[in-house]
Amino acid sequence: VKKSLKKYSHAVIATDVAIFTVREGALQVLLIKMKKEPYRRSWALPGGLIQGTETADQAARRHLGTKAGVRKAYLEQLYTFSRVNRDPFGRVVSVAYIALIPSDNLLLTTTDEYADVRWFPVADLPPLAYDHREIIEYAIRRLAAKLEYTNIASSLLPAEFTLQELQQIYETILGRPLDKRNFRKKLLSLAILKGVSGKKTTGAHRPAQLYAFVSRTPHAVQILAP
Amino acid sequence: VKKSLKKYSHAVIATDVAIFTVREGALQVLLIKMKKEPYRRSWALPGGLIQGTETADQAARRHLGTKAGVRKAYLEQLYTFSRVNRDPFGRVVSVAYIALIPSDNLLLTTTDEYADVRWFPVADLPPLAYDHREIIEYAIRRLAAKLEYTNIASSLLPAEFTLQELQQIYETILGRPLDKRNFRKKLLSLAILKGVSGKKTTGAHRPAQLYAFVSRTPHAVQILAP
DNA sequence: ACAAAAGTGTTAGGCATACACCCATGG
DNA sequence: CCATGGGTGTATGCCTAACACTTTTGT
Repeated sequence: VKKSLKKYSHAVIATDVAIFTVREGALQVLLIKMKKEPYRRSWALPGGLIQGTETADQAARRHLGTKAGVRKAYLEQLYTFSRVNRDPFGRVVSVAYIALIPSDNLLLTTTDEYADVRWFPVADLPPLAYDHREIIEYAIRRLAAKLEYTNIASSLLPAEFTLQELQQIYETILGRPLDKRNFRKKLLSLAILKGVSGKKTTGAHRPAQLYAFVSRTPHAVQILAP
Repeated sequence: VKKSLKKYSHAVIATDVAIFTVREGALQVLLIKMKKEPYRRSWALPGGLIQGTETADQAARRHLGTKAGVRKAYLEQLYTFSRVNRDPFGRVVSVAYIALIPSDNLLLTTTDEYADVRWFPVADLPPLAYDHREIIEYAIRRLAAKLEYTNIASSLLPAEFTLQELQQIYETILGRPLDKRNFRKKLLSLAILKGVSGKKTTGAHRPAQLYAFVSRTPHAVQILAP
């Protein structure tokens, strides 16, 4: 039965993953340095081919681990990019993904396979291979939109965090300042956070109460006004 | 150069299109009847393979014409489905699309290639081939969500329409009644509609004013409250 | 004591919601 | 003249947005 498909033109299916975190007050994306021409000078999203025995999701998760050293992450399919000449090596259709990790997971990023793995602020990207700039720009738009109506920010924070840190996630990705009092009022009224015992002291000032998400399972919540 | 990809496992890439319209007070989807086993008794979304020289978008639009006889339609990529055994004939990854057409375009649906092409209310679907039920359910969720924050309803209506017809699109897809006065107030306040000369008479009662969308280009507008 | 971030409440205005009657037409 | 859907306005409550001072800590 499988034979019947052989006669059709086959393309190669790959997956590319835009891995984001927020650190140093900026939204950053993880890139790996290309070794081969014609992209020797370029950086690229981690990714690779989808094998015959795995789904696109599984392939994305596999490349997340082997190419970027990231084990646990929020992962969501973004869009499928299929421009005919997007890859100079041949016809490659790419199923792109967004991954989010908390900034305290950052240590795991170097692997044997790729010496050059680095975070770049999305406002200051190097030359990118393929259509990866387009993918990143699309991913940022999706991320900003989802921030407003889901609890997706939980995937960018450690288990316990301060309200200030949560607010900074929003301000960084949305690119606008938010009123502290209104932000706290709104977030606390949604009952998606719970206070946990303990405070975080960061300098010569009052320590901040720690909070946690009641559920870190992604789901829709109207967090900011339209 | 192209040779270098030959060694990798190749999958076949297809596209499936969920074509929707609203008629007879119901959201309906266009299905075609399968001829081959093991899906002889089943209906399926129109679709087919993506060729080496076309993007997924182009393939979707091509199949829209050849398989379903639909020429002009709103078209949007939905999601890529990649379960390993979703197609019994072999590894086929499908890039699924949503298409929307106005209910006055309905005549074009029969083609030579497929005798059996029919609209089905989404509440009453026949047995479906592959994972097409899953695709349709996902498409409906996306459609309902986009109705609330875009002008996508314009793609389901003829150029000129009454406010009642517009409201029915919303009520049908969202599955809940809307207050007539509030709906009109809101839609007219958004300045996305313009009144056009002429009225539509449909029975023994006052004729309804005709309206048109100022722009039928899809874009975001907050139409209903969160 | 001072610098620096944490934490807290009120007010005004806009928007969504709820709700009932008159209008124009065909039969 | 009656049945049918088209068309309209107001009042209430909620939520958003704007805004400034006190508290707690380290140095």
